Amino acid sequence: MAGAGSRTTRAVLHVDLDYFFAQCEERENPSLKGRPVVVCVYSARGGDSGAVSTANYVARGHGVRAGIPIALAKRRLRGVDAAFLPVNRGLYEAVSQRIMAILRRHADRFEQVGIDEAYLDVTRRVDGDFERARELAQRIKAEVSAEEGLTCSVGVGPNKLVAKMAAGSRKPDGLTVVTLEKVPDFLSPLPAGELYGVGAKTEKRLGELGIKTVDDLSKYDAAGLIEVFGKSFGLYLHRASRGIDDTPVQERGMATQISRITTLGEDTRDPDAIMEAVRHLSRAVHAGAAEQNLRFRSVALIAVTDDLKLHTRSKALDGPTDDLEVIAEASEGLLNRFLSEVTGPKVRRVGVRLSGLEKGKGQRKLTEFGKTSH
DNA sequence: GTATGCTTTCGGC
DNA sequence: TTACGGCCGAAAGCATAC
Repeated sequence: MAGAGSRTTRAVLHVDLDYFFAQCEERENPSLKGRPVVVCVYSARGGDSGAVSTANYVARGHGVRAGIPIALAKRRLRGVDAAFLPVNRGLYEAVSQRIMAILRRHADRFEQVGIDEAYLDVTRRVDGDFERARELAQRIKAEVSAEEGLTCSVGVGPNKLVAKMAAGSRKPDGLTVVTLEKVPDFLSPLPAGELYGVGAKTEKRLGELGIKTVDDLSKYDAAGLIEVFGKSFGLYLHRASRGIDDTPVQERGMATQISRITTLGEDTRDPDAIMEAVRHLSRAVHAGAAEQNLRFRSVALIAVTDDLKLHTRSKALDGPTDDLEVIAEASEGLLNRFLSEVTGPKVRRVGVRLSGLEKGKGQRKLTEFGKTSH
């Protein structure tokens, strides 16, 4: 075999911690086991105002899902011995960090995605052997269970796309191996909407083209897809439907954006009332950036109106800065601009977002570490 | 015509 | 009967630069 550009099929694992927030709560309080557990984000409006963040599988059996209103979840669990708990992010962060450390030591290359998912490229350590990859996945599940008491679902595949979909195909506590040879069998029968990257909108447009399944999609003319969906997404659909994905497993650097959003005490268009919240959010988001020693090049105002539509207005700054005053000034201007441009609805939620992040003064980039001393 | 950067929206959990 | 969070990353859509 010539050189590092090996022709060996990659072996990639996707690890997904099951119903993560709710499972953390079960671990802290074992008496919750067997009962519906609903982890909620309560807004500042009091009562049951807010939405469900995560529910365990018992609660899901009653139709309770992430994103539904808390009041609706309570209705669906009326007369059932359910637990409604507020989110405890600090707990989940701590559990996540310890589990990610376990996963990392089993990977040639590691990529954490969000708080509860990770990709592991294990090609070298299993020598491209999917049976060994399955054994490794089993060992990882056993370690996470023994050390942290949590279950996870693992997918093994020849790339990230297939590994991710394999993990999703059997939950919770699943282990699904899809070898290169089995990729067509695995993907073809799935509804097109289950392909990673295909949401409700794309599924509908595919349906109008007569494409119902991933198999239909894989047989559709590539040029036709590009015509309908554009070069980038059209090509992605064509390749994904065939289980082709060559994106590498690689460590993610720093965050790309930091935002803070809150629900107002009542829906309003009063600039003073909204500005009070915006000032508070500006300080919060500034603190978030300072904590990671990040500067930013863009400030955005986020507004959710009483029709639950999301709006944003953003401003690119002259250069990177870490100045709170810049955030406060920009967000005030953006709020005024939004209120003059969107004149109908009242504002329900408001937020401030920083993007174009980079390391602050005196910080070397993460990628530069380790390159100087040898 | 393509690359790049900025603004806005979308979707997952 | 209605009900409705707080994040994140990715990508679409557009304007401008080369």
